[in-house]
Amino acid sequence: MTWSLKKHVAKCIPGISLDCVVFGYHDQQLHVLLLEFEEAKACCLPGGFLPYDEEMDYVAQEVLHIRTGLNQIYLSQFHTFSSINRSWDGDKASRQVADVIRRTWPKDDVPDLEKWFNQRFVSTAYFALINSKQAWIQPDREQVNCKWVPVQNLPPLVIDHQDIIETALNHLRKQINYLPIGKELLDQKFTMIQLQTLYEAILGRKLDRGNFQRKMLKLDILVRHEKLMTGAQNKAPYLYSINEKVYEQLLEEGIGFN
Amino acid sequence: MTWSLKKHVAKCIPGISLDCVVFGYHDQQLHVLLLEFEEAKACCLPGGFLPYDEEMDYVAQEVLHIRTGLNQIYLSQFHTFSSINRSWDGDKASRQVADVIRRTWPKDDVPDLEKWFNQRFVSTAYFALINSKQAWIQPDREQVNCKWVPVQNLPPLVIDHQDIIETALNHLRKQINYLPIGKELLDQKFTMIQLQTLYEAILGRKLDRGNFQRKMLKLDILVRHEKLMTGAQNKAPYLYSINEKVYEQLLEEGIGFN
DNA sequence: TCAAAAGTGTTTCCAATACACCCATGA
DNA sequence: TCATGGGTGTATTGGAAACACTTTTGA
Repeated sequence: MTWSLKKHVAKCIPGISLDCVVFGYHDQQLHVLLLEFEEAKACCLPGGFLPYDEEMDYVAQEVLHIRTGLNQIYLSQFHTFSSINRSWDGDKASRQVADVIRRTWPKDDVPDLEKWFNQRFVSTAYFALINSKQAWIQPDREQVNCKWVPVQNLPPLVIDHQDIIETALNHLRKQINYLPIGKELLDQKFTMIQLQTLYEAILGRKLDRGNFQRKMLKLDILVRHEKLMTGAQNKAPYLYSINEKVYEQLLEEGIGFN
Repeated sequence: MTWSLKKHVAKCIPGISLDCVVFGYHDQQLHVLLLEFEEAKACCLPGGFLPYDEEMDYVAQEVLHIRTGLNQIYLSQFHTFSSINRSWDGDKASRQVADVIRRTWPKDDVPDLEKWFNQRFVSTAYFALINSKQAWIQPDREQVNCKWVPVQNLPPLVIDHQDIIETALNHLRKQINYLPIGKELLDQKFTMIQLQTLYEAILGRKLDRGNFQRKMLKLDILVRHEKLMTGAQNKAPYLYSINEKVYEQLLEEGIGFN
């Protein structure tokens, strides 16, 4: 049995959707996961509609699972977008993308779906942190591509998705002290410089190396392991991992960076 | 022409609502604005549904205007509540309140409205700070009462409104450094002790008098005015007001209390 | 032996805290 | 003149920031 967009939509509450801003970190840059459509010029955030009988948080986890193969992702809502013109019918680029979405799902009756896509959507935006190395990005189906894009270099986006990403970034920066930055975005073992570079990428400014190191060590959340021999002609850095127990507690109070 | 709930509801998006947690401060306690219904045992937050052609933020402002007579209230959304059982049909107390609401609106056809109330609602919760002295609380209509309730002493509430208020309180405490606490919750002129007591009420703990005073003065956001002769046998405190310009800027960075 | 980067140390400055002291007020 | 509470001063502590010094690594 083929999955049908039309049948799915029939089980969902009209006018309600959710979008996920998935942050990943690699190549010393913060990235966002975007869907790209052949033939269409704009990209969009992975998202979904809300079935009558499902929790929204669960649907968000599902959306991410489909795109990344990951479970139990760090995920929380940060804002609900609801402006009057929030629909796939609002501008040319969005219409084009909606068209591709409808066309590329098999066995669907397009005319009926148009009404659905053209309504006003109130969309709750979620915010995820994942280790992009662990994510297995899926091409999903023909003409649809899922890929990492650096946040400093966003393509044209559908509806208000640019706004959503910017709001998410702001949220990330303001909440940095309360989020499991290192744990979620890095590998299990990492060097101090990797952790520092991550913080720098998020905050958008340089931090002092010595002070960063001392501060992190003093927090008592890092466990030091063996050295990492990089092959470079310099002192080999230690590898660290996170002491989960202490970490959880500390996140409540906030791990200070300003 | 009488306002009709049924006609109003016909113009609104099904399944979407908003609730307002309105904080006011008096008698050295933080209060929330609640609606109380004669005959029913539970209270509820002031809220509303979302008309197809209106912005949600605007509707929230309207809700507050109706209840308090105030305009341009400090207002922002903080969370969207959407669990599967979020309906007026979920428990006995909520059903009872929904019943009173339907009955007390004039010229309405009750049976039709039942479907509306019994659906699952995704509700975006807003968060407001107002000066309760300036608010003119309106009794609205018969059998419905609007009143201030201390946050430490909440009555039984409808659906998940208790949860909403607790989440709002948490938000208030975490965001205290970024919110116009003094400006919105106090009179235009206030003493340092009044400001301190407000912060203490929100944070739920005592602050050092001397340090609080010096810290606030150092921020450069307070303008000192004449002394306030209270009639008590002690030194008269100065009155202060807020330097709006400096204040706005500082709020961006956050006014530090931890 | 040298360059490069990691790890640690030092100094300065300022905010937070605790608490002491003085001052105005009206009984 | 005295109790009360408002305003200011001071000493201590600890973190933040800037930067210097030492150590390790492979060329």
